[in-house]
Amino acid sequence: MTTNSLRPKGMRRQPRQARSQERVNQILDVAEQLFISKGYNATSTNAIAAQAQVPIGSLYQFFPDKAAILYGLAARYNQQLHSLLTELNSPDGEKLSLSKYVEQTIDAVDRFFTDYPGYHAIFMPLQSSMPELEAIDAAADAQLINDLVIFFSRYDPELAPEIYEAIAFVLVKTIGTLLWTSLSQEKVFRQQLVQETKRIVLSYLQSYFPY
Amino acid sequence: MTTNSLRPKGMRRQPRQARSQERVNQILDVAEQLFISKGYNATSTNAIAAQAQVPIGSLYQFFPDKAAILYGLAARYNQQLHSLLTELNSPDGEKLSLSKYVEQTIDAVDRFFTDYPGYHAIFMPLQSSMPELEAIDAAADAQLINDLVIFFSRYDPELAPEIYEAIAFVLVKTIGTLLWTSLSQEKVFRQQLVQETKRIVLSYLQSYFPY
Amino acid sequence: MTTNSLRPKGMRRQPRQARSQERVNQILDVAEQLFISKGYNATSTNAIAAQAQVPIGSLYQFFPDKAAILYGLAARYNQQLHSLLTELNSPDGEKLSLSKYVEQTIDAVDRFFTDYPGYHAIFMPLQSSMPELEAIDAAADAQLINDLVIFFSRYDPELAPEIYEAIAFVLVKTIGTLLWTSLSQEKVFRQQLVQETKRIVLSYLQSYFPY
Amino acid sequence: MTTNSLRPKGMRRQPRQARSQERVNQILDVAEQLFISKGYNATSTNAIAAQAQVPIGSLYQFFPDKAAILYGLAARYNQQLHSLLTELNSPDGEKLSLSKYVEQTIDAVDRFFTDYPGYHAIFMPLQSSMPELEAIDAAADAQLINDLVIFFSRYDPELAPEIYEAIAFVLVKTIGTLLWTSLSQEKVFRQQLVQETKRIVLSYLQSYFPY
DNA sequence: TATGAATGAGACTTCATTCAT
DNA sequence: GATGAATGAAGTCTCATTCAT
Repeated sequence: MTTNSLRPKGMRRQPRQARSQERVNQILDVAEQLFISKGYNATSTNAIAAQAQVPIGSLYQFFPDKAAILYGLAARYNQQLHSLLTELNSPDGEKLSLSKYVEQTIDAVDRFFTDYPGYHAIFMPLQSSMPELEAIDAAADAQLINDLVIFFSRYDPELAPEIYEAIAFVLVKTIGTLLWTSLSQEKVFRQQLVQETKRIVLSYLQSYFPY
Repeated sequence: MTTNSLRPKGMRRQPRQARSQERVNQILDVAEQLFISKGYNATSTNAIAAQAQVPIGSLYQFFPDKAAILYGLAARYNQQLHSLLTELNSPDGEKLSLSKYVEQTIDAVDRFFTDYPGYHAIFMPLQSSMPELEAIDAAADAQLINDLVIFFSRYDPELAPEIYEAIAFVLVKTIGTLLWTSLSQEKVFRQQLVQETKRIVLSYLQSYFPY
Repeated sequence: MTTNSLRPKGMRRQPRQARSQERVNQILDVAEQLFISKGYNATSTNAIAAQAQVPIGSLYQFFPDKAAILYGLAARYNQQLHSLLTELNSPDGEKLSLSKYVEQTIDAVDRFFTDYPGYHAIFMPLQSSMPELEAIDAAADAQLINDLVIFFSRYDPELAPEIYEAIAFVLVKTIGTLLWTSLSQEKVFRQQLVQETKRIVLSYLQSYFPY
Repeated sequence: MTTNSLRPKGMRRQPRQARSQERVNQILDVAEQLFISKGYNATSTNAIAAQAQVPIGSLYQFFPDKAAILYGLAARYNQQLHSLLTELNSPDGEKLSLSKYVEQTIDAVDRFFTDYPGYHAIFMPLQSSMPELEAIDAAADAQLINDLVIFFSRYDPELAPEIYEAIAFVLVKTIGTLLWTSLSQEKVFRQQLVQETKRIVLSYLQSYFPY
């Protein structure tokens, strides 16, 4: 995959591409931590640079803006979540039952949120703390919505496409919110909420696909 | 000039408190506008004071903190939404059917969000852009959740209270998110989303109260 | 002149007006020094504030911009030079001979430049080092040009006004440049240049007013 | 590809020097534009390199310093103006009349300023925006002054050399300032100023050479 | 009590120059 | 020689909050 993967012998180690990527990720990781713990605005670019052990000048070579770091984070999350769901949705063989699908998907998303607590933690605030960046969030969900639309139209090709769009939208927002807010709840209640999430989603879907 | 200027004679009643309240509301109104349009962080207390035509020093007499303005806004919203729902939930006589109730409630909340676009716009950011303030948000929803718990336990006193809690939580979050995000959608899709919100909520509730 | 000049007894000293003016002048004085010695761009607002013993925040309360400091300086110079020339030009009684007038004016301007070495030193660079500020300079000279136009039209009301405008423009620029560049010359040559300035100005004027 | 690619055979002549000169000129051209439009300080070496399509590293091989670019520009201008004037001053045969000479010279300089608007635009700012560079400017004018001194001593060898020096100084500064400031005036006034420049110069010279 | 000038830490970002490749 | 990613000191300006009047 790297430009150098075919290099005959030298193997001088990835010249810059890789080192850059390393730094970008370093920055993104640190930024993620800080954004979550102190909030976007309270996190200074200098703090990110310092903690990532990257000179501030370099940081600004990769990211023109503080906001660009957020975009970068967004892109990384989206990619991760998207591949998670894609993987889940293409079980080459048999069709899953609706309830199995819901069960699996919600568990997967729940795990994702647990593993990447920054996902919503970082995106929700954007929506109105930084009005100029709303687009990011929309784009993020758009991908997921699209994934779901594809799933549904494969699952039951009979409904009108607009319906799928609305259903997918509802699901993405609902699941996102419920699982995310569940994270900050006490363990027992949290688990109950995950169950309820499955329930609300399933009953909603069954109202459309009652077989 | 004051609201009290015509008061009979004695009993001076706080000429100041009235003026104060006026100013507090003035500040809150302006802050609401600015928080929505520029975001919480990008809005300076000086800007709020200036636009509200209140000396900055006075602002700090009413609100110890910039954050306190947010609290004030929160309190005002909660009170409004709470009375809206309370009103709706106490139809002195007959029990509404579940679907009627859902219909009415969601329409009411939808109207509320339309009328007070700041509600979510201001609360979501709190969640992690200002970690120290998460409590507000929780408190805000807590009130609503409580309202719902009361409603359900009246509606069907047979389930375990913890269940009501979970259901109410799920509903508050789901309705809140869906109706709020619907606000930024194109008209047709927006209306469709309101319908879908009713549908998901109703199918969820019917899975608990299937009569 | 001060708001308080008539105050009965208290004599509490000028509350803020004066203190502000004091600080503004302090800032202007320091800025003048630094602009001359290090150049406009190499002078930082922090350095100005520090050396003027004014908190940087206060500096920005008086001057919205670094550039505004330059404007302030400009205004101060203009006022000074303008009153110098006005004073000279209104010899209530008799008309001066042209040569006397030239002699006096140039000596006065020469003295002014010697006393306020910042005048040109600061304005010339503006012209293209900071394209967006050219206006200042134009405005500065405009005042002087106007003073001269008035003088000439009084001196000989027969020529067309446009001519006066052009003559005044030429004189202001010529005298300004020659006397200013003379400042950096060796003493003897410098004095010679002052003489030559008188000569070029006088021969030019005599070509218009040959009596 | 190089200018030399068609050269007969041997005698490789600097394939590099040619390319270098090309790049140096490229850099100088771009720098000129940027210095004029944004000012010296606001123009970054990186911007110059980028716009000149020359790697920043290469730029620093030709010019040790940002200031060196200015020197380079100065040198180029001086050479151009100097040859312009030299050409004019060596009218192989006959002596021009003073008025013809003034007329011709000023028209030539005027054209030069029109064609190379950077000349003064770039040099004036140097004078005190970058005190350490004043020398350039002095040197620039020195050449011109010298040209004039030679002209005058040929024209009328009777006066003392110091006088020529002073006259030349006055002329260079006066013409320079007047023609340059005329550039930013409205067309009609501008033309009038050119006429006035001729007039002031001529009346000054006639006071010395009244034949 | 009411006011608003004053404060200064600290935020984001730029850029001349170097040097490993 | 040629290249351009890397560096980090330093610059301008903001703003929540205080406190003397």
